[in-house]
Amino acid sequence: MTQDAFSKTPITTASDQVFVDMRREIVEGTIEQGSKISEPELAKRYGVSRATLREALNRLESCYLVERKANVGCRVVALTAERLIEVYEVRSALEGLACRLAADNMAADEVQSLKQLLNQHLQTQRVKEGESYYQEAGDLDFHYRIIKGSKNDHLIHLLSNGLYQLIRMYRVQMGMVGPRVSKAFDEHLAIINAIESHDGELAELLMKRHISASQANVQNKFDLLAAQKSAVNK
Amino acid sequence: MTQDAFSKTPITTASDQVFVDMRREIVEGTIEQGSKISEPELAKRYGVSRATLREALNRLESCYLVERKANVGCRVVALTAERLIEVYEVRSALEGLACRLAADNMAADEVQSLKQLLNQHLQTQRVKEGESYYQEAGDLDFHYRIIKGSKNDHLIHLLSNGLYQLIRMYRVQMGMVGPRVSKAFDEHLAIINAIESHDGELAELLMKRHISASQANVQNKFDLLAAQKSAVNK
DNA sequence: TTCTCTAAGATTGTCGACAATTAATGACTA
DNA sequence: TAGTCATTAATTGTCGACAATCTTAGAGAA
Repeated sequence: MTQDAFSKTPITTASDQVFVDMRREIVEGTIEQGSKISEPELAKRYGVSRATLREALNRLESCYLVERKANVGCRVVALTAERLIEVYEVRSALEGLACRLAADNMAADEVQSLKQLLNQHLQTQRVKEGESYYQEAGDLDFHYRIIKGSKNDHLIHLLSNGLYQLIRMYRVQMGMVGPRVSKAFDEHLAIINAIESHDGELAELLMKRHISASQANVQNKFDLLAAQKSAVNK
Repeated sequence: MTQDAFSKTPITTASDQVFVDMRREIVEGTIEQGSKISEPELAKRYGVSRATLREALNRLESCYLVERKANVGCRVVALTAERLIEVYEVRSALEGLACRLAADNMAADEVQSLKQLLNQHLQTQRVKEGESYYQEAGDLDFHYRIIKGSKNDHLIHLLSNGLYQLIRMYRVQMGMVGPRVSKAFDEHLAIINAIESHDGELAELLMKRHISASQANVQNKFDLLAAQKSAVNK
């Protein structure tokens, strides 16, 4: 049976499948951000009944990808600079915590495996310098492993099933590429070193800084877009 | 129209009502922690169809009060010492953040109003020394106001709609009373003073400590219960 | 023209019934 | 007696239809 690549839970029911499919389409922008969702239309498109679709919508709502109003309907969440700040403030606090916990709770072999993953990223990075691979799968995988290393199930769920899709959405649709790639690598290295020496306080600090830098990066993109827009409007 | 006392959103649909009712029953223990939920039975009890009930269950799941397994069903979350630690770790990080933000973003009149509330609590406390009022409505109200003062909507939603009911559940069902009442008051006072002087760093630290103390309190209760149990089993 | 109100249309909320899956019962075998 | 398998019962997942609500279009009045 297939399983969800993020929550690692098996996909059994039809609404599971619709949920995963819609999530991908929303994160990748196939279903446009801010757009209204028509239940009858989407139900037809996915070949399921409205009840099944609504089940999926409920779950999308609980990971912040759609917003509902009673008797009005669903909207895909809109990406705004304000919301980006809010989400990253929360992310920083939670992943900072995860990192501190990981410094205590991550098993030695998990740490080794993560270091290996980093080396692998380095290779890949050299080959496709500046491309988005690292920022996508690679970077996320790094963060995922640390989150998992916290061994705090509630935290893991909150981040993996809750916040991460929204963060991914910002990064995918804002098109994160460029010179931050190599800098991010160094930051990852410093973090894993702090974890390896069980220095939770340092690991937390470094992770928070890493995330701040990442935020500034997305923020820049927003500013650029805003500048473009105001130039066009002249 | 009535409205939800916690999320402040209006209760319009039938599933809204069922959600709020069930939430209260679960938090207060009327619906027993860890127990299995029968959809047909509860639907009959609340006088709604299964579809409506399932809508409510979905929402209860997203605030961590029930857990679902595909083709198996729902269970009310079980209160365990391990989970308590996990939840409080997350809570500490998030409310610490809220407190730091509140030091920057809370309006002067909001601060004044909160100080007034504290005074009011002091009066009440004197009257019903040792009773659970303070720990319930009062303490929660204090925390709510600070969370709201963070002005971070995502954080506010995450705490008010997400984590807080679960925390309430632990506190209500573990029966929080006793000598911590007056100590908690002093801690609250110190926190609001830090916020008033816009010292975010201090406010965050104090809040985290305050929450740690609160956790230790619930933890004690767990240990006591465990000791009782093992004594009975002899 | 602009605003208000009304009526039609479309969308969401809710229901009861059926299909698919899981859990419980009991017969059968070792 | 204990364990395994098949059958039955109960529960969850899914569907299509109806009811309640909101939105839109258009007529009429100021």
